[in-house]
Amino acid sequence: MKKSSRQTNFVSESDNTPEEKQSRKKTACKSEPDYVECDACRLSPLCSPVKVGDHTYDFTGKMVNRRHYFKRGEMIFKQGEKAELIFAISAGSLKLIAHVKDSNRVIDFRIPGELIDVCSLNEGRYAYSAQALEDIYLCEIGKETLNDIASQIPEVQGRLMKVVSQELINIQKSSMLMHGNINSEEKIAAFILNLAWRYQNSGYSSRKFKLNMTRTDIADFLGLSKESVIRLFKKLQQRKFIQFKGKNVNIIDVEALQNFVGIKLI
Amino acid sequence: MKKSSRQTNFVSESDNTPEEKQSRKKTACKSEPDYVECDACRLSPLCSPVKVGDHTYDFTGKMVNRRHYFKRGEMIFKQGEKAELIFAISAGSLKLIAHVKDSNRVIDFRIPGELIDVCSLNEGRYAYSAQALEDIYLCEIGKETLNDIASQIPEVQGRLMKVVSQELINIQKSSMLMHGNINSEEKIAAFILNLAWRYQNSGYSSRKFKLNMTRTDIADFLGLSKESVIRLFKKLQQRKFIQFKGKNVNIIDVEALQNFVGIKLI
DNA sequence: CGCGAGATTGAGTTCTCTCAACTTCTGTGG
DNA sequence: CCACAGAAGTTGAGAGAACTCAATCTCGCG
Repeated sequence: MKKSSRQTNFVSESDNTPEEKQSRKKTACKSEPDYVECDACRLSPLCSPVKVGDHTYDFTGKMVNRRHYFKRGEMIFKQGEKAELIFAISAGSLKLIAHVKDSNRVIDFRIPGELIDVCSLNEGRYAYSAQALEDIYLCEIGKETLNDIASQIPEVQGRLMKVVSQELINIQKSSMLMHGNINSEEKIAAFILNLAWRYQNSGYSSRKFKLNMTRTDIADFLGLSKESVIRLFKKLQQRKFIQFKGKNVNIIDVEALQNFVGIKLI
Repeated sequence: MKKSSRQTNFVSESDNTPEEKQSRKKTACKSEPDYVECDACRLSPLCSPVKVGDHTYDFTGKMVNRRHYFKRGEMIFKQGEKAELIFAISAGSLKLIAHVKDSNRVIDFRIPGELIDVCSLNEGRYAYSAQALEDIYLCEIGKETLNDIASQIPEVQGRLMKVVSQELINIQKSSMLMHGNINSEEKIAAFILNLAWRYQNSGYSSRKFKLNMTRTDIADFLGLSKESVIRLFKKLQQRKFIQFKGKNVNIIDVEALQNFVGIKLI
Protein backbone atom coordinates (compact mmCIF):
# COMPACT_ATOMS: atom_id res chain seq x y z
CA MET A 1 0.00 0.00 0.00
CA LYS A 2 1.17 3.42 -0.85
CA LYS A 3 -0.85 4.70 2.00
CA SER A 4 1.82 5.79 4.36
CA SER A 5 3.60 7.67 1.63
CA ARG A 6 0.71 10.06 1.62
CA GLN A 7 0.63 10.79 5.29
CA THR A 8 1.60 14.26 6.20
CA ASN A 9 4.86 14.46 8.02
CA PHE A 10 4.26 14.36 11.72
CA VAL A 11 6.11 13.82 14.95
CA SER A 12 7.54 10.31 14.98
CA GLU A 13 6.83 8.17 11.98
CA SER A 14 7.82 4.70 12.96
CA ASP A 15 5.41 2.85 10.73
CA ASN A 16 7.12 3.31 7.41
CA THR A 17 9.00 0.62 5.59
CA PRO A 18 12.54 1.64 4.61
CA GLU A 19 11.57 1.41 0.99
CA GLU A 20 8.78 3.90 1.41
CA LYS A 21 10.99 6.21 3.34
CA GLN A 22 13.39 6.24 0.48
CA SER A 23 10.72 6.91 -2.10
CA ARG A 24 9.61 9.89 -0.08
CA LYS A 25 13.13 11.21 0.22
CA LYS A 26 13.43 11.34 -3.51
CA THR A 27 10.72 13.93 -3.76
CA ALA A 28 11.09 15.45 -0.36
CA CYS A 29 13.43 18.29 -1.25
CA LYS A 30 10.93 21.14 -1.70
CA SER A 31 9.57 20.12 -5.07
CA GLU A 32 6.79 17.79 -6.15
CA PRO A 33 3.47 18.42 -4.42
CA ASP A 34 1.53 15.56 -2.84
CA TYR A 35 -1.09 15.06 -5.54
CA VAL A 36 -4.17 13.11 -4.58
CA GLU A 37 -4.55 9.77 -6.35
CA CYS A 38 -6.96 10.26 -9.23
CA ASP A 39 -8.90 7.24 -8.01
CA ALA A 40 -9.65 8.98 -4.75
CA CYS A 41 -10.74 12.22 -6.39
CA ARG A 42 -14.47 12.89 -6.39
CA LEU A 43 -14.17 13.91 -10.01
CA SER A 44 -12.70 10.62 -11.17
CA PRO A 45 -15.92 9.28 -12.74
CA LEU A 46 -15.66 12.17 -15.19
CA CYS A 47 -11.97 11.70 -15.81
CA SER A 48 -11.93 8.17 -17.13
CA PRO A 49 -12.60 6.94 -20.67
CA VAL A 50 -16.17 6.31 -21.77
CA LYS A 51 -17.35 3.51 -24.03
CA VAL A 52 -19.90 4.44 -26.66
CA GLY A 53 -20.81 1.50 -28.83
CA ASP A 54 -17.53 0.01 -29.99
CA HIS A 55 -15.45 3.09 -29.41
CA THR A 56 -13.83 4.30 -26.25
CA TYR A 57 -13.60 8.03 -25.91
CA ASP A 58 -11.36 9.86 -23.56
CA PHE A 59 -13.06 13.05 -22.59
CA THR A 60 -10.41 13.87 -20.05
CA GLY A 61 -8.29 15.73 -22.49
CA LYS A 62 -11.22 17.63 -23.87
CA MET A 63 -12.91 18.58 -20.66
CA VAL A 64 -10.38 18.71 -17.91
CA ASN A 65 -7.76 21.36 -17.52
CA ARG A 66 -5.39 19.48 -15.25
CA ARG A 67 -3.41 20.71 -12.29
CA HIS A 68 -3.75 24.40 -12.73
CA TYR A 69 -1.38 26.06 -10.27
CA PHE A 70 -2.42 28.78 -7.81
CA LYS A 71 -0.16 30.54 -5.37
CA ARG A 72 -0.80 30.59 -1.65
CA GLY A 73 -3.24 33.37 -0.81
CA GLU A 74 -4.45 33.67 -4.38
CA MET A 75 -8.20 33.90 -5.06
CA ILE A 76 -9.41 31.05 -7.27
CA PHE A 77 -12.67 32.84 -7.91
CA LYS A 78 -14.66 35.60 -6.29
CA GLN A 79 -18.18 35.75 -5.02
CA GLY A 80 -20.52 37.10 -7.66
CA GLU A 81 -18.40 36.14 -10.65
CA LYS A 82 -20.00 34.02 -13.32
CA ALA A 83 -19.56 30.39 -12.32
CA GLU A 84 -18.39 28.53 -15.38
CA LEU A 85 -16.05 25.92 -13.95
CA ILE A 86 -16.16 23.04 -11.55
CA PHE A 87 -12.94 22.53 -9.62
CA ALA A 88 -11.33 19.51 -8.06
CA ILE A 89 -8.35 19.91 -5.80
CA SER A 90 -5.39 17.88 -6.90
CA ALA A 91 -2.96 19.12 -4.26
CA GLY A 92 -3.21 21.64 -1.45
CA SER A 93 -6.18 23.08 0.34
CA LEU A 94 -8.33 26.18 0.25
CA LYS A 95 -11.01 28.06 2.11
CA LEU A 96 -14.39 29.28 0.95
CA ILE A 97 -15.41 32.73 2.08
CA ALA A 98 -18.74 34.53 2.02
CA HIS A 99 -18.64 38.30 1.96
CA VAL A 100 -21.45 39.74 3.99
CA LYS A 101 -22.20 42.87 5.93
CA ASP A 102 -18.84 44.43 5.05
CA SER A 103 -17.11 41.50 6.70
CA ASN A 104 -16.00 38.09 5.52
CA ARG A 105 -16.89 34.74 6.91
CA VAL A 106 -15.17 31.42 6.31
CA ILE A 107 -17.90 29.03 5.29
CA ASP A 108 -15.89 25.92 4.50
CA PHE A 109 -12.57 24.35 3.64
CA ARG A 110 -11.63 22.00 0.84
CA ILE A 111 -8.88 19.40 0.82
CA PRO A 112 -7.28 17.35 -1.97
CA GLY A 113 -9.72 15.15 -3.83
CA GLU A 114 -12.69 17.37 -3.05
CA LEU A 115 -14.81 19.38 -5.41
CA ILE A 116 -15.77 23.03 -5.46
CA ASP A 117 -19.00 24.37 -6.77
CA VAL A 118 -20.53 21.20 -8.16
CA CYS A 119 -23.81 22.58 -7.07
CA SER A 120 -25.39 25.03 -9.53
CA LEU A 121 -24.41 22.87 -12.50
CA ASN A 122 -26.72 25.03 -14.54
CA GLU A 123 -24.19 27.80 -13.94
CA GLY A 124 -25.16 30.95 -12.16
CA ARG A 125 -22.75 32.95 -10.07
CA TYR A 126 -20.40 31.94 -7.32
CA ALA A 127 -22.11 32.29 -3.97
CA TYR A 128 -18.73 32.63 -2.25
CA SER A 129 -15.05 33.18 -2.93
CA ALA A 130 -12.28 30.59 -2.82
CA GLN A 131 -8.77 31.33 -1.60
CA ALA A 132 -5.73 29.08 -1.60
CA LEU A 133 -4.43 28.25 1.88
CA GLU A 134 -1.13 27.11 0.38
CA ASP A 135 0.25 26.59 -3.10
CA ILE A 136 -2.34 24.43 -4.81
CA TYR A 137 -3.13 22.56 -7.99
CA LEU A 138 -6.68 22.39 -9.31
CA CYS A 139 -8.31 20.39 -12.07
CA GLU A 140 -11.05 22.28 -13.85
CA ILE A 141 -14.03 21.30 -15.99
CA GLY A 142 -16.21 23.72 -17.89
CA LYS A 143 -19.81 23.31 -16.79
CA GLU A 144 -21.24 24.01 -20.18
CA THR A 145 -19.05 21.47 -21.95
CA LEU A 146 -19.84 18.94 -19.26
CA ASN A 147 -23.58 19.48 -19.55
CA ASP A 148 -23.42 19.26 -23.32
CA ILE A 149 -21.60 15.98 -23.31
CA ALA A 150 -23.75 14.60 -20.51
CA SER A 151 -26.96 15.39 -22.33
CA GLN A 152 -25.68 13.54 -25.40
CA ILE A 153 -24.09 10.52 -23.79
CA PRO A 154 -26.16 8.70 -21.17
CA GLU A 155 -23.07 7.04 -19.74
CA VAL A 156 -21.60 10.45 -18.94
CA GLN A 157 -24.95 11.61 -17.58
CA GLY A 158 -24.96 8.62 -15.28
CA ARG A 159 -21.45 9.33 -14.08
CA LEU A 160 -22.26 12.95 -13.46
CA MET A 161 -25.23 11.73 -11.47
CA LYS A 162 -22.89 9.59 -9.42
CA VAL A 163 -20.63 12.56 -8.72
CA VAL A 164 -23.47 14.83 -7.71
CA SER A 165 -25.24 12.34 -5.50
CA GLN A 166 -21.99 11.44 -3.78
CA GLU A 167 -21.51 15.12 -3.14
CA LEU A 168 -24.98 15.24 -1.64
CA ILE A 169 -24.22 12.35 0.67
CA ASN A 170 -21.01 13.99 1.81
CA ILE A 171 -22.53 17.37 2.49
CA GLN A 172 -25.36 15.74 4.37
CA LYS A 173 -22.97 13.71 6.51
CA SER A 174 -20.87 16.75 7.24
CA SER A 175 -23.81 18.85 8.20
CA MET A 176 -25.19 16.06 10.41
CA LEU A 177 -21.88 15.96 12.17
CA MET A 178 -21.37 19.66 12.50
CA HIS A 179 -24.85 20.40 13.62
CA GLY A 180 -26.45 20.72 17.00
CA ASN A 181 -23.31 20.24 19.04
CA ILE A 182 -24.11 21.09 22.59
CA ASN A 183 -20.94 22.99 23.42
CA SER A 184 -17.85 24.33 21.73
CA GLU A 185 -15.63 21.46 22.69
CA GLU A 186 -17.94 19.06 20.91
CA LYS A 187 -18.04 21.44 17.98
CA ILE A 188 -14.28 21.48 17.67
CA ALA A 189 -14.07 17.74 18.10
CA ALA A 190 -16.66 17.30 15.37
CA PHE A 191 -14.67 19.59 13.12
CA ILE A 192 -11.53 17.53 13.51
CA LEU A 193 -13.46 14.32 13.06
CA ASN A 194 -15.03 15.69 9.93
CA LEU A 195 -11.65 16.53 8.46
CA ALA A 196 -10.33 13.12 9.44
CA TRP A 197 -13.16 11.44 7.63
CA ARG A 198 -12.62 13.60 4.56
CA TYR A 199 -8.89 12.95 4.48
CA GLN A 200 -9.66 9.28 4.67
CA ASN A 201 -12.07 9.63 1.75
CA SER A 202 -9.23 11.12 -0.26
CA GLY A 203 -6.90 8.26 0.56
CA TYR A 204 -4.85 10.06 3.19
CA SER A 205 -4.33 9.14 6.79
CA SER A 206 -7.39 9.87 8.88
CA ARG A 207 -5.28 10.00 12.00
CA LYS A 208 -2.55 12.41 11.05
CA PHE A 209 -3.02 15.48 8.95
CA LYS A 210 -2.24 19.13 8.78
CA LEU A 211 -4.52 22.06 9.48
CA ASN A 212 -3.50 24.40 6.71
CA MET A 213 -5.86 27.13 7.83
CA THR A 214 -5.11 29.52 10.70
CA ARG A 215 -6.75 29.28 14.11
CA THR A 216 -8.61 32.42 13.20
CA ASP A 217 -10.01 30.72 10.09
CA ILE A 218 -11.17 27.78 12.16
CA ALA A 219 -12.72 30.09 14.73
CA ASP A 220 -14.46 32.04 12.03
CA PHE A 221 -15.76 28.88 10.41
CA LEU A 222 -17.12 27.47 13.66
CA GLY A 223 -18.45 30.72 15.00
CA LEU A 224 -16.02 30.80 17.93
CA SER A 225 -13.27 33.15 18.99
CA LYS A 226 -9.71 32.19 18.07
CA GLU A 227 -8.79 32.11 21.76
CA SER A 228 -11.53 29.58 22.39
CA VAL A 229 -10.29 27.43 19.54
CA ILE A 230 -6.84 27.39 21.08
CA ARG A 231 -8.14 26.59 24.56
CA LEU A 232 -10.42 23.88 23.30
CA PHE A 233 -7.59 22.28 21.33
CA LYS A 234 -5.73 22.18 24.60
CA LYS A 235 -8.68 20.63 26.37
CA LEU A 236 -9.01 17.88 23.78
CA GLN A 237 -5.32 17.26 24.15
CA GLN A 238 -5.65 16.98 27.92
CA ARG A 239 -8.39 14.41 27.39
CA LYS A 240 -5.86 12.41 25.33
CA PHE A 241 -8.13 12.39 22.29
CA ILE A 242 -6.02 14.47 19.96
CA GLN A 243 -2.50 15.79 19.94
CA PHE A 244 -1.86 19.22 18.45
CA LYS A 245 1.60 20.42 17.46
CA GLY A 246 1.32 23.68 15.65
CA LYS A 247 -0.67 22.94 12.53
CA ASN A 248 -0.26 19.19 12.84
CA VAL A 249 -3.07 17.02 14.15
CA ASN A 250 -2.62 13.55 15.51
CA ILE A 251 -5.77 11.74 16.54
CA ILE A 252 -4.74 9.47 19.35
CA ASP A 253 -8.05 7.87 20.26
CA VAL A 254 -10.49 7.93 17.37
CA GLU A 255 -13.06 5.84 19.18
CA ALA A 256 -13.11 8.07 22.23
CA LEU A 257 -13.38 11.08 19.98
CA GLN A 258 -16.34 9.57 18.19
CA ASN A 259 -18.06 8.75 21.42
CA PHE A 260 -17.41 12.25 22.59
CA VAL A 261 -18.99 13.76 19.49
CA GLY A 262 -21.68 11.14 19.40
CA ILE A 263 -21.58 10.24 15.73
CA LYS A 264 -19.60 7.56 13.98
CA LEU A 265 -18.29 8.39 10.54
CA ILE A 266 -15.07 6.53 10.10
CA MET B 1 -53.05 34.24 -7.17
CA LYS B 2 -53.91 31.40 -4.91
CA LYS B 3 -51.10 32.47 -2.69
CA SER B 4 -52.94 33.79 0.30
CA SER B 5 -55.09 30.71 0.42
CA ARG B 6 -52.01 28.80 1.42
CA GLN B 7 -50.87 31.04 4.18
CA THR B 8 -51.11 29.61 7.60
CA ASN B 9 -53.76 31.20 9.75
CA PHE B 10 -52.30 33.98 11.74
CA VAL B 11 -53.32 36.91 13.84
CA SER B 12 -55.12 39.45 11.68
CA GLU B 13 -55.49 38.51 8.05
CA SER B 14 -56.64 41.66 6.37
CA ASP B 15 -55.12 40.96 3.01
CA ASN B 16 -57.56 38.37 1.78
CA THR B 17 -60.23 39.02 -0.81
CA PRO B 18 -63.73 38.00 0.31
CA GLU B 19 -63.73 35.35 -2.39
CA GLU B 20 -60.63 33.71 -1.02
CA LYS B 21 -61.96 33.84 2.47
CA GLN B 22 -64.99 31.98 1.34
CA SER B 23 -63.04 29.36 -0.52
CA ARG B 24 -61.10 28.69 2.64
CA LYS B 25 -64.24 28.44 4.70
CA LYS B 26 -65.42 25.60 2.54
CA THR B 27 -62.59 23.41 3.61
CA ALA B 28 -61.91 25.00 6.94
CA CYS B 29 -64.02 22.69 9.07
CA LYS B 30 -61.39 20.21 10.29
CA SER B 31 -60.98 18.22 7.08
CA GLU B 32 -58.88 18.65 3.96
CA PRO B 33 -55.16 19.16 4.63
CA ASP B 34 -53.25 21.99 2.97
CA TYR B 35 -51.49 20.00 0.28
CA VAL B 36 -48.50 21.60 -1.39
CA GLU B 37 -48.99 22.41 -5.07
CA CYS B 38 -47.39 19.66 -7.09
CA ASP B 39 -45.54 22.30 -9.11
CA ALA B 40 -43.78 23.50 -5.99
CA CYS B 41 -42.79 20.02 -4.84
CA ARG B 42 -39.15 19.11 -5.29
CA LEU B 43 -40.24 15.78 -6.67
CA SER B 44 -42.33 17.26 -9.47
CA PRO B 45 -39.81 16.57 -12.25
CA LEU B 46 -40.35 12.88 -11.51
CA CYS B 47 -44.13 13.17 -11.29
CA SER B 48 -44.92 14.53 -14.73
CA PRO B 49 -45.35 12.62 -17.98
CA VAL B 50 -42.31 11.75 -20.05
CA LYS B 51 -42.09 11.78 -23.81
CA VAL B 52 -40.21 8.92 -25.41
CA GLY B 53 -40.26 9.11 -29.16
CA ASP B 54 -43.88 9.61 -30.16
CA HIS B 55 -45.37 8.26 -26.96
CA THR B 56 -45.95 10.02 -23.71
CA TYR B 57 -45.64 7.84 -20.65
CA ASP B 58 -46.93 8.67 -17.26
CA PHE B 59 -44.68 7.07 -14.74
CA THR B 60 -46.44 8.77 -11.89
CA GLY B 61 -48.92 5.98 -11.45
CA LYS B 62 -46.24 3.35 -11.63
CA MET B 63 -43.66 4.91 -9.37
CA VAL B 64 -45.36 7.21 -6.95
CA ASN B 65 -47.47 6.10 -4.04
CA ARG B 66 -49.36 9.32 -3.49
CA ARG B 67 -50.34 10.98 -0.25
CA HIS B 68 -49.71 8.18 2.15
CA TYR B 69 -51.13 9.22 5.52
CA PHE B 70 -49.19 9.14 8.78
CA LYS B 71 -50.54 10.08 12.15
CA ARG B 72 -48.94 12.76 14.31
CA GLY B 73 -46.08 11.27 16.30
CA GLU B 74 -45.80 8.25 14.02
CA MET B 75 -42.36 7.16 12.82
CA ILE B 76 -42.11 7.23 9.03
CA PHE B 77 -38.93 5.18 9.16
CA LYS B 78 -36.30 4.35 11.71
CA GLN B 79 -32.56 4.78 11.70
CA GLY B 80 -30.86 1.62 10.51
CA GLU B 81 -33.78 0.28 8.49
CA LYS B 82 -33.18 -0.53 4.86
CA ALA B 83 -33.77 2.64 2.85
CA GLU B 84 -35.90 1.71 -0.13
CA LEU B 85 -38.06 4.78 -0.59
CA ILE B 86 -37.68 8.45 -1.31
CA PHE B 87 -40.32 10.59 0.33
CA ALA B 88 -41.80 13.94 -0.58
CA ILE B 89 -44.04 15.73 1.87
CA SER B 90 -47.39 16.60 0.42
CA ALA B 91 -48.88 18.05 3.60
CA GLY B 92 -47.63 18.47 7.14
CA SER B 93 -44.15 18.52 8.55
CA LEU B 94 -41.75 16.15 10.27
CA LYS B 95 -38.48 15.99 12.13
CA LEU B 96 -35.38 13.93 11.48
CA ILE B 97 -33.73 12.38 14.50
CA ALA B 98 -30.34 10.76 14.94
CA HIS B 99 -30.00 8.26 17.76
CA VAL B 100 -26.61 8.54 19.35
CA LYS B 101 -24.99 7.86 22.68
CA ASP B 102 -28.27 6.54 24.15
CA SER B 103 -29.86 9.89 23.44
CA ASN B 104 -31.64 11.37 20.45
CA ARG B 105 -30.82 14.49 18.58
CA VAL B 106 -33.01 16.42 16.17
CA ILE B 107 -30.94 16.89 13.05
CA ASP B 108 -33.43 18.57 10.76
CA PHE B 109 -37.01 19.37 9.90
CA ARG B 110 -38.93 18.93 6.65
CA ILE B 111 -41.86 20.96 5.43
CA PRO B 112 -44.36 20.40 2.58
CA GLY B 113 -42.75 20.15 -0.83
CA GLU B 114 -39.44 18.92 0.54
CA LEU B 115 -37.78 15.58 0.07
CA ILE B 116 -36.48 13.03 2.53
CA ASP B 117 -33.56 10.75 1.88
CA VAL B 118 -32.81 11.62 -1.73
CA CYS B 119 -29.22 11.10 -0.89
CA SER B 120 -28.04 7.48 -0.99
CA LEU B 121 -30.02 6.80 -4.15
CA ASN B 122 -28.09 3.59 -4.37
CA GLU B 123 -30.03 2.54 -1.27
CA GLY B 124 -28.31 1.71 1.93
CA ARG B 125 -29.84 2.25 5.34
CA TYR B 126 -31.48 5.26 6.87
CA ALA B 127 -28.93 7.33 8.74
CA TYR B 128 -31.67 8.82 10.92
CA SER B 129 -35.32 8.39 11.86
CA ALA B 130 -38.24 10.48 10.69
CA GLN B 131 -41.18 11.35 12.89
CA ALA B 132 -44.38 13.21 11.98
CA LEU B 133 -44.83 16.50 13.82
CA GLU B 134 -48.52 16.51 12.88
CA ASP B 135 -50.79 14.42 10.72
CA ILE B 136 -49.01 14.26 7.39
CA TYR B 137 -49.29 12.99 3.84
CA LEU B 138 -46.24 11.70 2.00
CA CYS B 139 -45.64 10.74 -1.60
CA GLU B 140 -43.26 7.84 -1.97
CA ILE B 141 -41.06 6.51 -4.76
CA GLY B 142 -39.20 3.23 -4.69
CA LYS B 143 -35.52 3.88 -5.26
CA GLU B 144 -34.94 0.71 -7.18
CA THR B 145 -37.79 1.33 -9.59
CA LEU B 146 -36.64 4.88 -10.03
CA ASN B 147 -33.08 3.86 -10.77
CA ASP B 148 -34.23 1.20 -13.21
CA ILE B 149 -36.34 3.60 -15.18
CA ALA B 150 -33.73 6.32 -15.05
CA SER B 151 -31.05 4.05 -16.41
CA GLN B 152 -33.28 3.13 -19.35
CA ILE B 153 -34.74 6.51 -20.20
CA PRO B 154 -32.27 9.41 -20.50
CA GLU B 155 -35.06 11.93 -20.05
CA VAL B 156 -35.86 10.48 -16.64
CA GLN B 157 -32.16 10.32 -15.81
CA GLY B 158 -31.93 14.00 -16.64
CA ARG B 159 -34.87 14.84 -14.45
CA LEU B 160 -33.51 12.84 -11.58
CA MET B 161 -30.31 14.75 -12.05
CA LYS B 162 -32.26 17.98 -11.77
CA VAL B 163 -33.88 16.82 -8.55
CA VAL B 164 -30.63 15.75 -6.96
CA SER B 165 -28.66 18.82 -7.92
CA GLN B 166 -31.44 21.10 -6.72
CA GLU B 167 -31.29 19.23 -3.45
CA LEU B 168 -27.56 19.83 -3.33
CA ILE B 169 -28.04 23.55 -3.86
CA ASN B 170 -30.63 23.72 -1.13
CA ILE B 171 -28.60 21.84 1.43
CA GLN B 172 -25.59 23.96 0.63
CA LYS B 173 -27.57 27.17 1.04
CA SER B 174 -29.04 26.00 4.29
CA SER B 175 -25.72 24.98 5.70
CA MET B 176 -24.17 28.27 4.61
CA LEU B 177 -26.89 30.07 6.46
CA MET B 178 -26.87 27.95 9.56
CA HIS B 179 -23.15 27.90 9.90
CA GLY B 180 -20.72 30.01 11.79
CA ASN B 181 -23.24 32.21 13.54
CA ILE B 182 -21.44 34.19 16.15
CA ASN B 183 -24.06 34.02 18.88
CA SER B 184 -27.30 32.25 19.64
CA GLU B 185 -29.52 35.12 18.63
CA GLU B 186 -28.03 35.06 15.15
CA LYS B 187 -28.41 31.31 15.11
CA ILE B 188 -32.11 31.51 15.91
CA ALA B 189 -32.62 34.31 13.42
CA ALA B 190 -30.88 32.24 10.76
CA PHE B 191 -33.10 29.30 11.61
CA ILE B 192 -36.26 31.34 11.10
CA LEU B 193 -34.90 32.86 7.93
CA ASN B 194 -34.03 29.42 6.64
CA LEU B 195 -37.57 28.20 7.23
CA ALA B 196 -38.98 31.33 5.62
CA TRP B 197 -36.91 30.72 2.54
CA ARG B 198 -37.98 27.08 2.41
CA TYR B 199 -41.65 27.90 2.81
CA GLN B 200 -41.29 30.34 -0.02
CA ASN B 201 -39.69 27.64 -2.15
CA SER B 202 -42.75 25.51 -1.54
CA GLY B 203 -45.11 28.25 -2.59
CA TYR B 204 -46.21 29.32 0.88
CA SER B 205 -45.87 32.67 2.53
CA SER B 206 -42.32 33.37 3.58
CA ARG B 207 -43.51 35.90 6.12
CA LYS B 208 -46.12 33.95 8.03
CA PHE B 209 -45.85 30.33 8.91
CA LYS B 210 -46.21 27.90 11.75
CA LEU B 211 -43.49 26.25 13.78
CA ASN B 212 -44.90 22.77 14.09
CA MET B 213 -42.05 21.54 16.23
CA THR B 214 -41.76 22.19 19.96
CA ARG B 215 -39.34 24.71 21.45
CA THR B 216 -37.45 21.73 22.78
CA ASP B 217 -37.09 20.35 19.25
CA ILE B 218 -35.77 23.68 18.03
CA ALA B 219 -33.37 23.90 20.94
CA ASP B 220 -32.17 20.38 20.29
CA PHE B 221 -31.69 21.09 16.62
CA LEU B 222 -29.73 24.27 17.22
CA GLY B 223 -27.71 23.00 20.15
CA LEU B 224 -29.30 25.42 22.60
CA SER B 225 -31.42 25.02 25.69
CA LYS B 226 -35.16 25.40 25.32
CA GLU B 227 -35.11 28.32 27.75
CA SER B 228 -32.62 30.11 25.56
CA VAL B 229 -34.78 29.54 22.52
CA ILE B 230 -37.71 31.14 24.30
CA ARG B 231 -35.64 34.08 25.51
CA LEU B 232 -34.09 34.65 22.12
CA PHE B 233 -37.49 34.59 20.44
CA LYS B 234 -38.45 37.32 22.83
CA LYS B 235 -35.33 39.30 22.01
CA LEU B 236 -36.00 39.11 18.27
CA GLN B 237 -39.52 40.25 18.99
CA GLN B 238 -38.26 43.22 20.99
CA ARG B 239 -36.08 44.15 18.05
CA LYS B 240 -39.26 44.23 15.93
CA PHE B 241 -37.84 41.69 13.50
CA ILE B 242 -40.25 38.85 14.15
CA GLN B 243 -43.49 38.42 16.03
CA PHE B 244 -44.08 35.12 17.83
CA LYS B 245 -47.52 34.04 19.01
CA GLY B 246 -47.35 30.51 20.27
CA LYS B 247 -46.31 28.41 17.29
CA ASN B 248 -47.06 31.15 14.76
CA VAL B 249 -44.27 33.19 13.25
CA ASN B 250 -44.76 36.54 11.58
CA ILE B 251 -41.66 38.08 10.08
CA ILE B 252 -42.19 41.81 10.36
CA ASP B 253 -38.96 43.10 8.87
CA VAL B 254 -37.36 40.63 6.51
CA GLU B 255 -34.64 43.00 5.43
CA ALA B 256 -33.56 43.84 8.95
CA LEU B 257 -33.54 40.15 9.75
CA GLN B 258 -31.33 39.42 6.77
CA ASN B 259 -28.95 42.16 7.69
CA PHE B 260 -28.87 40.82 11.19
CA VAL B 261 -27.99 37.32 10.03
CA GLY B 262 -25.74 38.62 7.31
CA ILE B 263 -26.91 36.49 4.42
CA LYS B 264 -29.57 37.21 1.86
CA LEU B 265 -31.61 34.25 0.72
CA ILE B 266 -35.05 35.52 -0.12
C1' DC C 1 18.83 38.06 12.05
C1' DG C 2 14.82 40.81 12.56
C1' DC C 3 10.07 41.61 11.34
C1' DG C 4 5.35 40.57 11.37
C1' DA C 5 1.64 37.46 11.19
C1' DG C 6 -0.10 34.11 13.79
C1' DA C 7 -0.49 31.74 18.27
C1' DT C 8 -0.94 31.78 23.20
C1' DT C 9 -2.10 33.28 27.87
C1' DG C 10 -4.58 35.82 31.61
C1' DA C 11 -8.24 38.71 33.59
C1' DG C 12 -12.60 40.42 33.61
C1' DT C 13 -17.17 40.62 31.33
C1' DT C 14 -21.09 38.80 29.00
C1' DC C 15 -23.71 35.15 27.41
C1' DT C 16 -25.89 30.80 27.85
C1' DC C 17 -26.98 26.91 30.60
C1' DT C 18 -29.17 24.45 34.46
C1' DC C 19 -32.50 23.88 37.85
C1' DA C 20 -36.74 24.70 39.80
C1' DA C 21 -41.14 26.79 40.08
C1' DC C 22 -44.95 28.16 37.74
C1' DT C 23 -48.34 29.00 33.80
C1' DT C 24 -50.59 27.80 29.62
C1' DC C 25 -52.14 24.72 26.21
C1' DT C 26 -54.03 20.44 24.45
C1' DG C 27 -56.22 16.33 24.22
C1' DT C 28 -59.09 12.95 26.66
C1' DG C 29 -62.79 11.12 29.24
C1' DG C 30 -66.88 11.96 31.70
C1' DC D 1 -69.17 21.08 27.13
C1' DC D 2 -66.36 20.91 31.10
C1' DA D 3 -62.74 19.14 34.16
C1' DC D 4 -58.51 17.17 34.50
C1' DA D 5 -53.89 15.49 33.58
C1' DG D 6 -49.84 15.71 31.19
C1' DA D 7 -47.14 18.08 27.97
C1' DA D 8 -45.31 22.26 26.49
C1' DG D 9 -44.05 26.88 27.39
C1' DT D 10 -42.34 30.64 30.41
C1' DT D 11 -39.80 32.98 34.05
C1' DG D 12 -36.08 33.90 37.55
C1' DA D 13 -31.71 33.07 39.92
C1' DG D 14 -27.25 31.33 40.19
C1' DA D 15 -23.38 28.64 37.93
C1' DG D 16 -20.47 27.78 34.25
C1' DA D 17 -18.91 28.54 29.47
C1' DA D 18 -17.26 31.49 25.97
C1' DC D 19 -16.08 36.14 24.60
C1' DT D 20 -13.24 40.41 24.52
C1' DC D 21 -9.24 42.93 25.26
C1' DA D 22 -4.55 43.36 25.99
C1' DA D 23 -0.01 41.64 26.59
C1' DT D 24 3.34 38.37 25.27
C1' DC D 25 5.43 34.61 22.72
C1' DT D 26 6.77 31.92 18.51
C1' DC D 27 7.83 30.77 14.08
C1' DG D 28 8.38 31.33 9.15
C1' DC D 29 9.93 34.33 5.71
C1' DG D 30 12.65 37.79 3.54
